[in-house]
Amino acid sequence: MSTELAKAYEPKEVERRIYDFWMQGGYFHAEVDPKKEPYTIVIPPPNITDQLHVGHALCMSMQDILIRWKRMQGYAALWLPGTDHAALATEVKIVEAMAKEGVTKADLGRDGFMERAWAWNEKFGGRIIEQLKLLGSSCDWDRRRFTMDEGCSKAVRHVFVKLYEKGLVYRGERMVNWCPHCRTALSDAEVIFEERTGSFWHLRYPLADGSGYIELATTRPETMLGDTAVAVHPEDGRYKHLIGKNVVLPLVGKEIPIVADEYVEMDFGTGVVKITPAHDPNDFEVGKRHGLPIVNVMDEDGSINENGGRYAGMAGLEAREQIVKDLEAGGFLIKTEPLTHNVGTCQRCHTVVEPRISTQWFVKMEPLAKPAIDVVREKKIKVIPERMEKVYYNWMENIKDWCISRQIWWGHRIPAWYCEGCGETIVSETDVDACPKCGGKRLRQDEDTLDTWFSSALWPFSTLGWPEKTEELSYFYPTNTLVTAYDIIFFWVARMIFSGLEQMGDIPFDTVFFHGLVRDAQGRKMSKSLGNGVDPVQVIDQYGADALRLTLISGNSPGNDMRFSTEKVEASRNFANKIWNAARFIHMNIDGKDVPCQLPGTLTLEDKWIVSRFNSVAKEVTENLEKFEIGVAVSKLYDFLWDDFCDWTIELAKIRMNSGDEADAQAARQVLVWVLGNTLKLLHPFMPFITEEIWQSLPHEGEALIVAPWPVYEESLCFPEEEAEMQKVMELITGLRTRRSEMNVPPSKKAHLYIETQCPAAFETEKAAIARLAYCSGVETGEKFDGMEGAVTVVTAACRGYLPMDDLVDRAAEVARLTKELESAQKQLDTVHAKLANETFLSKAPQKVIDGVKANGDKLREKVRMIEDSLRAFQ
RNA sequence: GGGGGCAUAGCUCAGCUGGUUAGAGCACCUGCCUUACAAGCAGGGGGUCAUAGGUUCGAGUCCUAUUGUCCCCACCA
Repeated sequence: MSTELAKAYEPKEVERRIYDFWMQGGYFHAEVDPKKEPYTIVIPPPNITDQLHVGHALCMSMQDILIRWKRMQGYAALWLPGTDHAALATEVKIVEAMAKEGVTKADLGRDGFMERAWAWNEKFGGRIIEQLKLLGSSCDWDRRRFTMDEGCSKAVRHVFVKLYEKGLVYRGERMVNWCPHCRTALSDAEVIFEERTGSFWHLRYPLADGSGYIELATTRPETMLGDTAVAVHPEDGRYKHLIGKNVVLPLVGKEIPIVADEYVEMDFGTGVVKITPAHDPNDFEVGKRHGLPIVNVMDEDGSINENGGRYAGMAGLEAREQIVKDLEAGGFLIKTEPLTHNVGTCQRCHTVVEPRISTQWFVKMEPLAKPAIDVVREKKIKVIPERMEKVYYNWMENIKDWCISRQIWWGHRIPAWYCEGCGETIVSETDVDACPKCGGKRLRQDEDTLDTWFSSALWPFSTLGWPEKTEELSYFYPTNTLVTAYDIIFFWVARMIFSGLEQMGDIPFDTVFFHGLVRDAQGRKMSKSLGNGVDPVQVIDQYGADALRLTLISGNSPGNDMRFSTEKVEASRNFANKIWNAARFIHMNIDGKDVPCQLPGTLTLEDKWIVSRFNSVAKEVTENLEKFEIGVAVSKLYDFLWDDFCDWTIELAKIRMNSGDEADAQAARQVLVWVLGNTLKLLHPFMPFITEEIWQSLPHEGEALIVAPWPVYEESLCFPEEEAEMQKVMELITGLRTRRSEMNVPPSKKAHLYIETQCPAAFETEKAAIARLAYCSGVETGEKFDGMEGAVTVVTAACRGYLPMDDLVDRAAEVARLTKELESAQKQLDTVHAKLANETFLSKAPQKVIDGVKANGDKLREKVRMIEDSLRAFQ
């Protein structure tokens, strides 16, 4: 970089070059190193179907910030990347793609389909990884993993077998959520409830003894074919006498009983519920309690099966229509009314889920949940923000067994075999070719695959080589920080916790850091149907990765959603440009000169001020990062760089660099180089590209910013008195500028400045700065100046400044202004007095606060005195 | 039905364990091409911190209630 370069920062070329530089330097790679402390983050593996969206961009930026920061602090910082096979999500996509070619799964067969799926992974699995690189992600790509690679698959089988042997994985016939479109079972977490408007059909079932009818209502009339009872509340006076009697099931003609069950709500509908144990989880429970038969009337695609008599073979909706028509014809339909209610839908295809009884594999959750709750309760795992703990407890404490088998092909095939000879079930880590019980060779492997989250749950250790005892595993596990959005707390976070505890005997990470969702500028969720999604790749292309990252983290606080707008990106881009130009300015002044990146031997007042400010910022930013206050951290750097460094330090340095005093000019250059160089270190995790680029171009020590040591707070760089002194000068300059601006005096119109003060040192030292920054032709300090009546007056807590510009002064306006200022200062002084007169305040408030109030009082008193003085002069 | 978030300037949001005069970006107004940056510089206006109580020497911050709004979980046959 040199002064010849463009006035505006152009990220594109820089980013490509810098990323290559990092890759070639091998800086992202973390090795087991006993001399270092490990710091580990495992990536939430993106699905192989994913393309980068802003949610990823936020999540990855956060992780990259933490990893880069820790790396600079000297940790063996490992950010372990990879991708997720995303079983059902991917299979749905592949099937969709096949449908366009007119090919079905059945056409290909299992092996043919798998071939296609692996090809898909080959083709698209790497796409998102390339996009992560555009963001600047400093992942250890040498360690990239995939949930279906050999190692992860081995871990999956190992866990399955272990849990089976412990009785924590079992197979059984249960009521599960069934997606008729995907034709597979789903876990509870994969069912999304959506509000839909449907109909509420009121029916009448005739009593078997011919004494009348009982009325009930249903939203799913087609399930009546599988009714095996009608239920009423035991205390319901309307129906008490009917309990135990039978009704005749319309269209089917068989008799079913009227049972009493407290599950029925008397106030809802007619207070009568038809009981279909095979197709409703509540009815299933009622059926169990009353020993009712279970009649399954539906096939796996939702159509009516052979138990449905003449309706057999009809598709769900078609059957519904026909049955309603027939009920009406038979006089069994009383009325139909609209009803909006929540229905469960498939997370992947949004088809209405049918509760269905089938044989599936489950993980027994209760014994696993208990220790997983404890580690959070005991703060062995810290949750940020803390409130998310409640969400976690609530789920874990009410957890049901986890249905893990899926009737799809893309995924880890369940390692269970059934002997066709003796019926034995064999669960084994290695493939089985003979029945250990009967020796039979006719074995059939379970057709099903595992829920995709079964393998993700093992991610923090399977990626480190488990179940092998690798040195990576013992060094990097437990990992440190898990960064993810709060919407996958159940799917993933909870399952990693109990899996880590069960398999490793230890927590998978010590901290979970939840970030919020990225919404559009109106606060809506980004979605394909709304078309309001933002393509981060395009944003990077247009504004740069640093600008995108800064946008996503500024003003962002843990767990809170944020809005994304191009205005924000522009503001971030402007900041990048600001840094770029600050660097350009410094180059203008140091190129061709020998400027070391150390501080000069003696520091001026203004040097000490900026160095001391930097020192506190380094401390604060570090503390903020430790508390995961990333948004706060970056805003401090933003303010420091823009306000303190650019608006003051650079402006002040201009004076010295043009003063002709070469020693002073050189000192000023060194301070600029030192402060900017070190600030770039602090800013690097947030905006890695531009900081590396500039740092490389400036005098520096070390080969790369990415591995430069993180600045630490140093007592020797702390100058509180000079900070306060400089503050006085700055306050005067600002005051003068304000006065001039209010009076519309152009900078070209200069005046001599007289500063009345009891503490002239700082003003004396900074005379030149005051003159230049406040547009004065000359500056004098003294205890008292005569003949200033009618001069433009600026009063600060430390001094009074006079600009004799008689011709410009509107005396009446000046009196009004001073009066207003006096009122305000007096009001503030009154509150201070009131406080100091308050006995309880003096006795109860900490000394520090009291001292602060007193000091403020002194300042205000002086200010009031000076304003009064000036007012007198005017009158 | 259960739980939680949010409510601060016109807009989008910060504000850590309660402590001197509540901040930023954008927008707006005024004046500036001051030899890094007009994607900029120097100023300015604008907030009874949702409402009502309470705790406290002191509340945007803690407690209670209310209103509005968003979300999560459970799920209505």
